[in-house]
Amino acid sequence: MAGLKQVQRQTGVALWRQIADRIREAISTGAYDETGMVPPETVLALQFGVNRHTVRSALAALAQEGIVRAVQGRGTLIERKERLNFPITRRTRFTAGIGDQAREMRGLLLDEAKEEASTEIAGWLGLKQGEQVIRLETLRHADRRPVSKATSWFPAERFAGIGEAYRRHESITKAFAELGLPDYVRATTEVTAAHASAADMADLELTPGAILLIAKAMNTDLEGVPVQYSISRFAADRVQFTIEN
Amino acid sequence: MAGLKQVQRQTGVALWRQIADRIREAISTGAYDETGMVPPETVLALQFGVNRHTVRSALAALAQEGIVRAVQGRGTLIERKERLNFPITRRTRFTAGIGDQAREMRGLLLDEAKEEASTEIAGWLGLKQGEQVIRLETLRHADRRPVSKATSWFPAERFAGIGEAYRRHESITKAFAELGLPDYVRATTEVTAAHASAADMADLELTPGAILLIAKAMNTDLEGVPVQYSISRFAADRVQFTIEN
DNA sequence: TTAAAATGTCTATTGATATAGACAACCATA
DNA sequence: TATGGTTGTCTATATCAATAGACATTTTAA
Repeated sequence: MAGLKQVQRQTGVALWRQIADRIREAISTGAYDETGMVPPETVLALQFGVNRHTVRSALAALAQEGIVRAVQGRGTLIERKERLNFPITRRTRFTAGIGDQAREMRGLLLDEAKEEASTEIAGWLGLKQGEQVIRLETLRHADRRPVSKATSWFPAERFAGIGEAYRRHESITKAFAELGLPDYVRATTEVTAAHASAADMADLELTPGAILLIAKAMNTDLEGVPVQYSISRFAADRVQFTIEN
Repeated sequence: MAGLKQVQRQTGVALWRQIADRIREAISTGAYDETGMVPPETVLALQFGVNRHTVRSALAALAQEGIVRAVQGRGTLIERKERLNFPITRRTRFTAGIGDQAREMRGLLLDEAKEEASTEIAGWLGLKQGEQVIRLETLRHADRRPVSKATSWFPAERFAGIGEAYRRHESITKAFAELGLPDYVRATTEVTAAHASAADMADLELTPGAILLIAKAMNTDLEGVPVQYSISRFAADRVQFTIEN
């Protein structure tokens, strides 16, 4: 494992949090796979150029996330290091995409509302501003760990009852099928990253300062008519996107 | 503009930094386009549920980044709000992709080295571990603002002298052309997000706590032989990726 | 010219963050 | 069973982050 560089003394983000982020990243890239343990606190303190107590705060945060477990006398064991891969293709589907990497997939409907399309949403869905759309707020789990939270909009007229269908099937694909749309394709995806809002942080069980990968996607039916626009927020330390060209 | 939610009181990331992130995001999505100004400090303090001094710290950080400029007696003006779009397709090229959105593009070669391929790099480039590869460390600017920093690996035998070629042309595409590879395609792209390291933070002129969009990409020639593997780090608040399917 | 609205500056206080040192408790193993 | 290496806990101190209040300075507009 290449030596982790010293952290920069800076303001706004606590040192222990920066160090926690570095260690989490090192774990997920397999830097400590040989031993299955994080280096001793004193070694980490030396590497990062900080006091041992600061390292302890970082490790405590990682333990809180369930990533490591400290055992007195032995060391700090790595509990979890996986990162789910989320392929983005023309046939992108959340459940199928993650499904082969996790045993149990769940989709929870947090909120449902019928509302007037904003300029932006109307543009994406090919509607006029003010036309009715259905908005779904969904939270998706893989093996009981929250992976992403999404806000989706659908043309209200065509997909009346999609909230109820999603609640039953826990899948957009199946909800579409029930409403007479057997197949659809991903038209465009925009990817950005940002800090998590308080609400997303709570739902995704993220710790302060966590990063979101944000995918704004538009799906169409096979004729190219928009059927869904969605903004999905993924916990950045739990997933990666893959784009195959 | 929809009311920004109150920030959560939490540890590890300073309140003023969270607020700075929110305001930056609001600016880049055009929330304040009507006035071209950020709301008054007292209003923001009320919206976020914090003291006015805390908001001032946030605005000071944004001013430091050149995003806003405070004028006593008038208010806080928005200076910059653009976000560059970076399309990821089979024909992804940095210079051409960003080129039509910025007037001046520059590519700076920070470092060049010949080294033995690690297991990971060898795997991506279809080489044996330990075979020679050339590593380039490059920094790319759009209109004098640093946009991304990339580490690229090339098979050393086939692309001897690519560092010098890049230094002259400031473009991977042109360097490839000079070395007898007129065309190439993007095979796969993996996208993740993470906090910036100290070195990346300095080169990309980022402020503490900033987020990186990380694209790990493999390019091949038209026969499908790998010619480049690269890890590009983008300042997340300056770019977005677009995937067209 | 005046008043309102906005940013700039100062003092003071409290709690979180970071460093420092010392030692206890526990584990593996020689 | 003794020893070295490791995590756990405690005390102490200095600095940063956040709140609070008061007032100065500047701009805009009535």
